[in-house]
Amino acid sequence: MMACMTDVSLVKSDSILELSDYSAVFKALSEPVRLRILYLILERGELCVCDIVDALDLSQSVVSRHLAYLRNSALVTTRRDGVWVYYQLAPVDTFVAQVLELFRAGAAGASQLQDDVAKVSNGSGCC
Amino acid sequence: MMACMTDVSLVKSDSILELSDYSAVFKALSEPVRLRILYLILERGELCVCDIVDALDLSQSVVSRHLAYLRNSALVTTRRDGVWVYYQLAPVDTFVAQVLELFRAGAAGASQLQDDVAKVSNGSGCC
DNA sequence: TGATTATATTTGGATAGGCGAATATGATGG
DNA sequence: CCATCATATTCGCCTATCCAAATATAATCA
Repeated sequence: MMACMTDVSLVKSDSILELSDYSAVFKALSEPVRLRILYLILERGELCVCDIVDALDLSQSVVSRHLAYLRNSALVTTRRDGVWVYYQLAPVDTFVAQVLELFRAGAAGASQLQDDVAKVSNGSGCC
Repeated sequence: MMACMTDVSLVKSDSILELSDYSAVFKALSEPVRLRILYLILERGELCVCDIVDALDLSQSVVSRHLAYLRNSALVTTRRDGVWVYYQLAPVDTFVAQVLELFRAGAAGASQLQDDVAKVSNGSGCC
């Protein structure tokens, strides 16, 4: 199995998070590609993998690996519809939700993220 | 020079943070030892290195390396008083301040962090 | 079934960054 | 100046994780 070495399973519930949970969440957020993916999902809600690949202009392999990392970190969940797989924000712990909201609000000014959102909005119609 | 490969210089001001700034901040927060150190400083304010070493019960080398990482990430600053070096929170960007506050409030229930604070409060009187 | 499309995973090579042990630096005091 | 204490850095080793390329899986349709 691939997966990050720091799979988080407690993030979903609102039980007390331990130190390792906090570090795991921050680690998931410590990668630029993953932040770009999360920002897209925060702004647009559910998104298909192909939409994300097109918006980020990265290889399918790279995007898929980072999506897997986010899945294993319990930050996103997936839904399959035929050939397509849609990613959306998972039901996260209050702490995680607050951090993500801070990021969404604060990072709105980052040019890279603005560009990504603009591209996904155009919609290449892959799905 | 040692230092993390992702030195952040923009965290101090309130200019627009770019994507790499966000990932660098989260990366600095992605390590349990660094979170323990930050939590101590958030709870107790300025602390001497020897106090931190005693509270965390880790080798001086490990603590010093993580302190250097936090310094290079512009999350903490230092003040020397004779032989002792005191670490305190740096003047950080609003976003960073908010994330740290969320962590401080949310992580108060983590047993490891509670233990650390209890130990630093006893004060080994090293400085 | 076989081809095609969307997505996921594996492999291999490079690098970041963790630790312990040892060493270096910097301040102080005899 | 030399010894000592507090702190910082370097070195060697090891693991996690990044990427690109290739391959595997899963669904759909002819």
